[in-house]
Amino acid sequence: MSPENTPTGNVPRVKSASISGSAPQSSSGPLKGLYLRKQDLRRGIELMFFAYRDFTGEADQMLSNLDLGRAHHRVIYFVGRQPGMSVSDLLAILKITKQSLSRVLSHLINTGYIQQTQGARDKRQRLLSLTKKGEALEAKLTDLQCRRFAAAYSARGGAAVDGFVKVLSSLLDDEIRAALRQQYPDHID
Amino acid sequence: MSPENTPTGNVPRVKSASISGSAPQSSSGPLKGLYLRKQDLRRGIELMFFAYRDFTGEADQMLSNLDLGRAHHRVIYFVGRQPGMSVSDLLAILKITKQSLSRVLSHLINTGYIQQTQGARDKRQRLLSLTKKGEALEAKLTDLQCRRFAAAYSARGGAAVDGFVKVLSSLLDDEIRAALRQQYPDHID
DNA sequence: TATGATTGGTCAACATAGCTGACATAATTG
DNA sequence: CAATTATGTCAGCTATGTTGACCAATCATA
Repeated sequence: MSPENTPTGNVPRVKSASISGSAPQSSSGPLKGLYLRKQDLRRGIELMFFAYRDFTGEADQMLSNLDLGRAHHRVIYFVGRQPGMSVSDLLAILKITKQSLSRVLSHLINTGYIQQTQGARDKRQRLLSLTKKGEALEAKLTDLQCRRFAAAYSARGGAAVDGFVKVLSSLLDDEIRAALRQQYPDHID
Repeated sequence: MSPENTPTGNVPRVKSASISGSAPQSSSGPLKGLYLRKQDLRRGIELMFFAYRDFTGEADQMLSNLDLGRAHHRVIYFVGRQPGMSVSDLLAILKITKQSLSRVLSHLINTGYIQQTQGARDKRQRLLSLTKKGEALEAKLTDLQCRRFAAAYSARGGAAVDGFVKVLSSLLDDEIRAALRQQYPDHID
């Protein structure tokens, strides 16, 4: 893990920065342009890889003790976030096929983590919610991940959190960013 | 996707913020403590989920056209980053079993993306590097992801990038953070 | 009311990418 | 020489994604 691809002295920039051409702008912000070097972008890529892995690691561990996986976690998380959501809603969030979801969801229903109730307006819908057992698990899992975030946020402060949220938002596909903007009214976007 | 779990007026904080107790500190930074509300932490969780998916999405698409997967991408990326690395090094980074790596690595060698050369000091080692074909693919894939980062970084500016890197670093497990700190001498940690 | 669209589900088969366990070979190291 | 290390391989299992083909209940509307 010692030598880097690009020699230390050489700091090429990426071609299409999508805003200006290749030259960094020179207006506001501290040291603008000094963060578009190839090595800075690669650091971003790697941080995403490692941080995502570590961020999910603890929860994965707890889940595996219950013979559940990350797919079950996602379902539990999003149902817990929005109780009464329909299967369609969940499919739209997860962007997996209903056959994939079915396996996981059936298992969670059979093992008593999630319950379905018929929709009132539309009787075709099966509205999803967590059982007591499901709520307990959701709380434990979300707490694990929230602790990690709380520690990171506390350690770095509000300005850093602001930058974190801004950059992550800009990494999203437009469609997803728009959806999230609605979710969080005081969003930074 | 309309109702949120926690009613809008209610903004409970997480218990262990790992630095102070439950009360937000009041020193530097803008509005300190106003980013540890449960909904802010959940936003972080969700941003990680969606951003990671979108961040890998374009590359996944390109890979699937070549009958390759994300696992192949990781190998190509890290070998490209540090040519001449050993199999052990790669295993340590990826944290998968050698059997898992073997399948992917053999395929990449058989299809001419990666080559192995015997170690000079230690003849047991098979040092890994990209072929011309491998370099071309790595460049295309990394470019895709770098463009996304460059766009996000440019849109948000250096201060945001700084916060982004800081918070992501703090989300890492200690061991990984230490390793990354070595990789990037001007790291923020 | 009859028809077509939507919601949700099922069966079957397949692919990717992780895992464990058991071994094997070659080279290094003490 | 013996133990350890680096790498690879065989066999089988699991989780989670994919297609494609259907089906039933319900809703919306011409």
